[in-house]
Amino acid sequence: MLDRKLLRKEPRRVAEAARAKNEKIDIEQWLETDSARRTLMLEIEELRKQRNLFSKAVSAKKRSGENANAEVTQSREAGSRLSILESNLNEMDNRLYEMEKNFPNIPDSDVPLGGEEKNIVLQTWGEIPEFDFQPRPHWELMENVFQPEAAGRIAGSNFILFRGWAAKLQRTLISWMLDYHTETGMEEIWAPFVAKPESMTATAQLPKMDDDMYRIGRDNLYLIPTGEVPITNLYRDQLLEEADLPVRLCGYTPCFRREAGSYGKDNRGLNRVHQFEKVEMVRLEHPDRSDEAHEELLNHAAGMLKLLGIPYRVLLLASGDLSFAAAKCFDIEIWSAGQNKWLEVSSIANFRDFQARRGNMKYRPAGGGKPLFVHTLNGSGLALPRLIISLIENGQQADGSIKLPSALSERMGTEVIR
RNA sequence: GGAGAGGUGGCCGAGCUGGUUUAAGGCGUACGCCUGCUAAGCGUAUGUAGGGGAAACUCUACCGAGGGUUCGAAUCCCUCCUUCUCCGCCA
Repeated sequence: MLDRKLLRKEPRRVAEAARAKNEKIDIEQWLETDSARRTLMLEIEELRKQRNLFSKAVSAKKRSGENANAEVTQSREAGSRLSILESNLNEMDNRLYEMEKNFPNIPDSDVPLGGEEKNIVLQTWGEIPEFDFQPRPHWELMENVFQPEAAGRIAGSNFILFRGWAAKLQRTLISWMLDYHTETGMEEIWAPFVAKPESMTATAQLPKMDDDMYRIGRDNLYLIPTGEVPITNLYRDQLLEEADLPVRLCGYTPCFRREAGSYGKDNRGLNRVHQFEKVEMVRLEHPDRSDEAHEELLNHAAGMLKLLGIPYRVLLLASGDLSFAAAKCFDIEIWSAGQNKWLEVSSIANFRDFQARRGNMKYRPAGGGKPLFVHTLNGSGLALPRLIISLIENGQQADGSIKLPSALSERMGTEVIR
């Protein structure tokens, strides 16, 4: 949610920001409604004031045993007029809220304008592996342990099923990543894998992503599309002390995505599936320090790839590639040797106070004073399927065996998977 | 799923036989006083949102959410959400 004061003061900036994100918004209609609402508000407050005065007079007269019929009549008249005006106000409030829910966050000034092609490669790390044989894609290397047909029989197409070493590798990676995070002081969270509409609205999956989520209609719940939802919502409607900041959290969750309309697009193997596992990092930060925190989360996530020896690059996303709620976002992409391309494995975003406004997440400044909105950030650390793709394809050897990085070999109980 | 009891300001907690409650009191917090420092003590201030004003200030709303009764609702009625206790079912 954007600040109403900002909407009034700089409507053009808001409109341009929406255009930069390819969102259509009608700021003119909002401005008209808002100004009509304020006019109405003045009238209502004046009327309420009068009614309260009459009402008090009734009270005083009755106490002293006088007749209060005149005041009762006047108060009743004000009241009946009020109920009409109040229902108008109510309707205007709803209209404004519905509009505001659909206004995207404003990109930071250092975010390049334009679509995907304007993304900037900020850094690249590691050597793209060379092979003296033709490297194979992961679905060939995992033939015995990755069974999409079985998953299809159980749940439908584009779900996945691992068995044997693939299942163990996934579990090992989740555990290894959580340890990596908690060693730096993040608190590990285990949260629900479903969330209510209010929670989805707070982190801004709703209203825009409604079609991309699985909904449990009978209970009015959604399966979470990312751990960001339950972990960030841990602090919805909460008031923190400044000394509590930053709040540094991490947690494992599965992520459910309908991927409506993306069939046949890069969805072979593990590239794009309806349920995948992910470890997420979430941070609530003082507004003055969210930029540093953003860099820190990026470097922290990238640190895992260094330990695993996976070549990666970091993109600064252009405005058109930014999500609805993000002000600025880094994507980390890792190399897939069997498909010869980069795969997005982490999105690390700063939402500034956008989610905090929707979810009413505040902190009280150290010297006292009015509560202020926190800044929220999050980033994958990391998404499992693509990480597994990269480990397997990059570590493959001529005989089809897979060499594991030393960071994992002890936990997996072997240096080479055969 | 059944029965019962709750949901009040950052927290705890009174009010709930409708009108001096503009929500008591406590804790916490801030500032001041006092003590050689600390603790304790004393005093003052301190909810959120929106509107008006240059400003001290002032007005309106908000007691889980929404509706209703009434001149007037934290207080009465209805619906829903949610927490707890007991019972049932179940991993």
